[in-house]
Amino acid sequence: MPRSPTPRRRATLASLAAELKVSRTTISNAYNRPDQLSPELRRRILAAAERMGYPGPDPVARSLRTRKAGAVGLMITESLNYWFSDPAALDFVAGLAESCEEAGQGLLLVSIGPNRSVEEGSGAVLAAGVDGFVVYSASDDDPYLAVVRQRQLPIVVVDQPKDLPGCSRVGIDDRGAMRGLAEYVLGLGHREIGLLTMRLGRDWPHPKPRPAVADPQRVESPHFHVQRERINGVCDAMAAAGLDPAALTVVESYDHLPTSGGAAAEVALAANPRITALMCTADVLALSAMDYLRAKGIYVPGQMTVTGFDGVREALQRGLTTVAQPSAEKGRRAGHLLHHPPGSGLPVIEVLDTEVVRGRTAGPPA
Amino acid sequence: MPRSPTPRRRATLASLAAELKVSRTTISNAYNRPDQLSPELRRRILAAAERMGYPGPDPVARSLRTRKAGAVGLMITESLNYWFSDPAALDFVAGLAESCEEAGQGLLLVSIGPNRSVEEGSGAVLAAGVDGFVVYSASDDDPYLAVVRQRQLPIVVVDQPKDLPGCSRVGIDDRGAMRGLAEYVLGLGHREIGLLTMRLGRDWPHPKPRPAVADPQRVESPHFHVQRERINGVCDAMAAAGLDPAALTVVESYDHLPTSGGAAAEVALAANPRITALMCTADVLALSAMDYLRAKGIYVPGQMTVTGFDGVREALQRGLTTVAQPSAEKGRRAGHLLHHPPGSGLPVIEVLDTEVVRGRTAGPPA
DNA sequence: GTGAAAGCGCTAACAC
DNA sequence: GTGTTAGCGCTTTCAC
Repeated sequence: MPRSPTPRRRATLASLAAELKVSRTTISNAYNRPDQLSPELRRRILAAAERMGYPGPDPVARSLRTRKAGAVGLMITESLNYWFSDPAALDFVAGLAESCEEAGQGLLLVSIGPNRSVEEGSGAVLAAGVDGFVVYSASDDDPYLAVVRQRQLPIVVVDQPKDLPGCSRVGIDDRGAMRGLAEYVLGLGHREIGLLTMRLGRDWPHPKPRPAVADPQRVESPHFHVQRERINGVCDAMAAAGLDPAALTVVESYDHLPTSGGAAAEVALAANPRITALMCTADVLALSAMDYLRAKGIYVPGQMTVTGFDGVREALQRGLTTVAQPSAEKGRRAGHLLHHPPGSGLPVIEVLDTEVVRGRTAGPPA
Repeated sequence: MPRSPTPRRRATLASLAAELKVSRTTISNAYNRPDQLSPELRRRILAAAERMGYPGPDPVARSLRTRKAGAVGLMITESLNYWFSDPAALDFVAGLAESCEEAGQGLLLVSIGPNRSVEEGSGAVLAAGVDGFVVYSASDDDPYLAVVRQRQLPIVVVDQPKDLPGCSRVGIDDRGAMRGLAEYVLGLGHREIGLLTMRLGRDWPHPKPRPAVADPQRVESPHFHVQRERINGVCDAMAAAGLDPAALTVVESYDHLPTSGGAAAEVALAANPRITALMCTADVLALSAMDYLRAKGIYVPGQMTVTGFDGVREALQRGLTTVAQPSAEKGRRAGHLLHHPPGSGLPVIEVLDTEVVRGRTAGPPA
């Protein structure tokens, strides 16, 4: 079999046109507007393309001309480990990917781990050939936020930051949802509660990367308002029940490993041995805490109540008492907002529903 | 605070140059080669850019000029559900993403579910602004294979198809790995084995989308050779043990749901009640089969041996006897091959190591 | 149904 | 250090 002729210089639309002695428009039409030329001519063109090894119109050149990249970017400013170990984040990506697929668009993962310099990271954001960006759960002071905004492309924020001028957002009522769950836990009779949360800020005010008790001031630090809102939800419920929210033991986890929740639980229980309920701001933390408690021989819910947040599959399977939020739907909505921007041109805030799931991990205090 | 002036027409490098009465090269240099101009001038340029709302060099135009897109594409021709519910696939993506991040490149997910027409799908592949493609575990007759190849970009294949001319590949010795596991199972004394596998071809030769026994001819169908190789690995072990490989009950699962393995197990046990060991070509199938057996009151490994393949986290946690393969490393290698192509220009085949993990789910037959 | 001309926004040679 | 000149490969009026 003869090898197809591989010209030095790659074939372009223009070279094809020259070869066939037709105009470039005609070639372009053969690919983009089949109805604009005779089927016969089109066939001839496509055959010649094949013969000359012309791969079809260059997507980049087309993008430049049409001002459409055909893809949306997803900024990932946390470490990839974080992302790929949080089922809720993955569900979100799945939903977003689904929406992109439906719209025939690509999804460009722009990931900039903490090991990259801000310069490198900015380069990646600036280099992304996309028509818009999704920002997922970024801290208010994320240095890359300014960079995406600089691009002057449509942005859809998911969860946080809460107020990015001109940007649509999809999220949930974190505070209300957590309050609902806390009311349930308080209703069971718990008074000493440990609250296990993800990192509250990009910085880490302790010498070691281990979980640590967060003082009220740290809790009020504005950087990851989703975590703060969930904490506030618990405080709301406590205040409503006549309890002092200051009694809450908040433990913040530095990283996001499968064992982080357990480590945080240990710190919480050491800080306040009278705790009878561990409320976590993420299912992954709660599941890990449960593993830790089991290893310690502490029975759940008999000796310790544990709750989560997210409603990921594993949590529901294991009967975790938690708040279920529609992570995949968030992704779909975010994609939709980018692919079909609201006619008004005005930013939209979509708040999705959540549901308290009464599982088998919460009971009356021992 | 005054709003920044938002000109009708978006600022471009040229308009900035005109405004500042310098050449476009100088502006370009201010962004790309800071050492090529005086810091003072650069500062002035950047300030003017800020003032005029110039977002920096357009990535698409730059790509056209430099012939570099700064991203690699990942073709996803299975349904997204499939991808996001298989931890092994996710580990792979995580590894690939890691490698992209390291190289400062983007990762473009080009997903074309089974619900898209081939035309739509081809459009997506043809429209991807990337410097190369990763093809992950595609069937030999995947219609999009021809489309990616048409792009004439570097391609790295992961797992399958096995022979894509001119393309590097990273994979494992599926047959040998599975043979090793089967030898262990046979060594325990099992003689009647059920083999649960993913779909063997893109087509589905049965009326209903339920698991079904695959006849030898179907097993030999060439489309997903990874599955076939793993099956052959078991056959090898059986033949070496003096058993007739034809006695193997192969059940093929149509879809990839959390319950698929259980459904397949049911079909296998119905087809051959004497089965004492269920070997699965993926951990997700095995875990689901275990759930099914538990629900049926069949004790593992006392009454039934179950094995998997992949070595995903949940499987290891649950003590599944399986073959561990380095999924994330596959992703990293694939990315590396794309970002740092071998000097020779010749395609490379990388075969990574696997390991039989003797867990707690295999024992002597009852 | 087909073609000519204009230009998307940028960077790379090369000259000054 | 800075400017001039040429495109990268394509699509899009608009005229024929």
